[in-house]
Amino acid sequence: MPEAEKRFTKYLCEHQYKLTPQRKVILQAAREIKGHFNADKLYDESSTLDKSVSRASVYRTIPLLVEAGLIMETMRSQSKTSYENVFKGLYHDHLICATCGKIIEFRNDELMRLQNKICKPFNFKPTEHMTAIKGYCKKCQSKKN
Amino acid sequence: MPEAEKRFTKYLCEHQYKLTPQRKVILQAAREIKGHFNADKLYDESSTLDKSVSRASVYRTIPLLVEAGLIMETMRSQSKTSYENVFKGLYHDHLICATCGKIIEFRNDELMRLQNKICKPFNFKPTEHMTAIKGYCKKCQSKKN
DNA sequence: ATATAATTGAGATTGAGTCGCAATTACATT
DNA sequence: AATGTAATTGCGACTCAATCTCAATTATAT
Repeated sequence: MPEAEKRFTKYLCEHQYKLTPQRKVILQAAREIKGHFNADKLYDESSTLDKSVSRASVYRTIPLLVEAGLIMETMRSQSKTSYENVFKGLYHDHLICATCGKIIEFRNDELMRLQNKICKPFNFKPTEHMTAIKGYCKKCQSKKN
Repeated sequence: MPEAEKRFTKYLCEHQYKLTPQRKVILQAAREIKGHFNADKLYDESSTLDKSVSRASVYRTIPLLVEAGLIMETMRSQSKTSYENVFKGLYHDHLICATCGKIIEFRNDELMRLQNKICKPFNFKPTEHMTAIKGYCKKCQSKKN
C-alpha cells in the first residue's frame, strides 16, 4: 500500500471514519493530479477512475484529505479554491501574475524560518502558511512597454 | 478634499469613469470602517450614509477602489472576500487561528524585503503580497491541553 | 441646452459549495 | 457467516456571495 493511502487509512481509523471505495478513488485521483487542482477537477479525475463517485463525496472528502495532511489549500482565486498535493517537506509558495494569471512556484527556507519567528511573540503555534505575491511576470511587463 | 478622494477622483478621470455620488459615498464608507470588511459590511455602511446606494454599486465600486490603491483584498475566508483600507506604508499580514478564527495582525519589514528578493530571479515585478499563517492562538492552545 | 456614453437600482442569474434524506454499506460483534 | 448500527453514499434541492441584464438616469464634454 502506498504511503499516502497508509496515512489516509490511519487518519480515518483514528477518527472512526470508514475507508470507503469512494474515498480511496478520490485519494488516488488527487495523487495522480500534477500541480494545482480545484474541487471540479478532482471530481472529473475521480469520475474517470470510477463513474459512481459523486460531486458531493468529493466535496466531503476534500477536508479529510486536508486534515490528513495529504493535500493542502493553496489559494482561492476567481471564486474557486485550489489545492495541491503535499509532498514531504516540499513546501512552496506562489507568485501570481495579475495580467495573465500565470503561477510561478518558489521555495524559500528563509521565508519559512522567518514565519516561525514571527509567530513566537504572539504565542501563536503555526501549522501552515500561505504566501502569495501578486505582480507582473516577465512577459507581461514587456508587453506593457 | 481629503487625500483619498483626490486619488480616487484622479483614478476615475484617468480611466474615463465618472465621479458619481454613489462612488463618493462608498469611498467614504470604506474610509470610515476600521479594520477588515467585506462587501456586505461596506454595503451596510454605505447605506447608512445614503440609503439609495445599491448592493450592485458597492460590488461594482470595490474593484475600482482596489485598482486606485485605496483598499486591498486581504483574504478570503468562509467564502467571503475581505478588504481593508490601505494606508501609506502600513502594510501588515495576518495570523489566523484555525479554532476560534481570531485574526492577529503583524508587521514585519524583513518579510517584505525578503519577498522582493524572492521575485528578482524570476524577473517578477511584485505589486502586493498576502501572507497568512494558520495555526492556533494562545488561548486555543491552552484549551486543547 | 444637448448629446451620449457611463452608471444606476432592482431583480434575475450564476455557480461553488453545503445540506437533507432515504438507501446503502463498512465494520464490530456475535 | 449473519446481524446490528452508525457512518456514508448519491441525488437533488438549497444557500448565498458575486455577477449580469436592462431600462431609466445622470455626469461630463461640446
